[in-house]
Amino acid sequence: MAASATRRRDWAKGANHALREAGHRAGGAREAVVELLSKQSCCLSAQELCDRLGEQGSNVGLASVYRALDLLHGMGLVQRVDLGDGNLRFEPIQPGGEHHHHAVCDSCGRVTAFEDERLESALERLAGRLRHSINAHEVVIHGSCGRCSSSSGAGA
Amino acid sequence: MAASATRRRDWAKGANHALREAGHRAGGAREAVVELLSKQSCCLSAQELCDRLGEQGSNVGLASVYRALDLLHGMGLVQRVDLGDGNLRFEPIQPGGEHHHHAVCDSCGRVTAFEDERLESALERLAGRLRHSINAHEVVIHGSCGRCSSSSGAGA
DNA sequence: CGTTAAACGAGAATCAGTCTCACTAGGCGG
DNA sequence: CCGCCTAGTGAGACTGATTCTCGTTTAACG
Repeated sequence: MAASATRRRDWAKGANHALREAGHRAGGAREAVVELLSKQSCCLSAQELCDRLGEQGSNVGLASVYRALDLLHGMGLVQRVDLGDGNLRFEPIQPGGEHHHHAVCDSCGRVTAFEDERLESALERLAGRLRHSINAHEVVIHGSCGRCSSSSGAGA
Repeated sequence: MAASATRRRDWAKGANHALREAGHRAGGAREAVVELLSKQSCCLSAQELCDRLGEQGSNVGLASVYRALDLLHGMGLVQRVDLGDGNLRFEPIQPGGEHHHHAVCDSCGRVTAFEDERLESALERLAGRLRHSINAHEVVIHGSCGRCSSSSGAGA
């Protein structure tokens, strides 16, 4: 998917630009987080980000990862994703508004991303009806993934 | 709403019955949790449940609250709700399948419940398309509530 | 090149949630 | 009705994710 790779690169560029605009300096740790984040197709926990950066040779402290994520989240550049396993995950918010949601398998823990046009449009219409502006929305589905459903029935 | 009060009472009765069926004894703490839970119109954290039980004179340990909630969740009687503030919340699952979702105000923290038919049907159709069974789904909306939007603009 | 403060890494602190353990009490046979 | 057995319970220790603190590093700017 070349298009999506381009989009991700654009996100990193935009994020760095926004940070600069907001008066933040170009710190190595934060840039490393932005860059790594931009390469992900799905959400990642702070710990995972920190570990991967370590593997790449960038010795980034966990605190710096959280700091960067918090800042990016505050600027509306990343979304926090909470899958209910006690770990927050983070993923870039594409400027176009296009995004996906997550299905969690309660048997094996696997996380699958999905998109659904109908869901998005239902949420958009909802915005008009609620006395509540919608900056972000998160949909999490629990159940069992194809693999687990077929092997162990409707796993509990 | 007399109908919803009845439904909640039914939920408590059904939950206690299901517990008995599953071979569990009638313990004071668990019954207190079920009863308190059945009186709530929206989700409550374990700590809140524990505090309220304490106020009512039932000295229930936090561990017992978690134990009860875990058991009820395992039996499909309560839903875990994660609003992204680091506290899990819990609410009864009505047997009819009818339920609501939550809108969180990022300015004041207020949580509003809402229902949306279109959203539910979009999720139902989604179930057929995904290779993933849907046991539960959770939709969380972030933004600013009516009160905050009108006073401080489109809150950050 | 020197100054200044933002950004950083390491580790302490915090806090929700889980686990352990000794004690209590519900259910049941005698 | 009594006593046994075990599920249920409360208190508090433990765990692990996230946040805070602090001394050091370094980007930005003159």
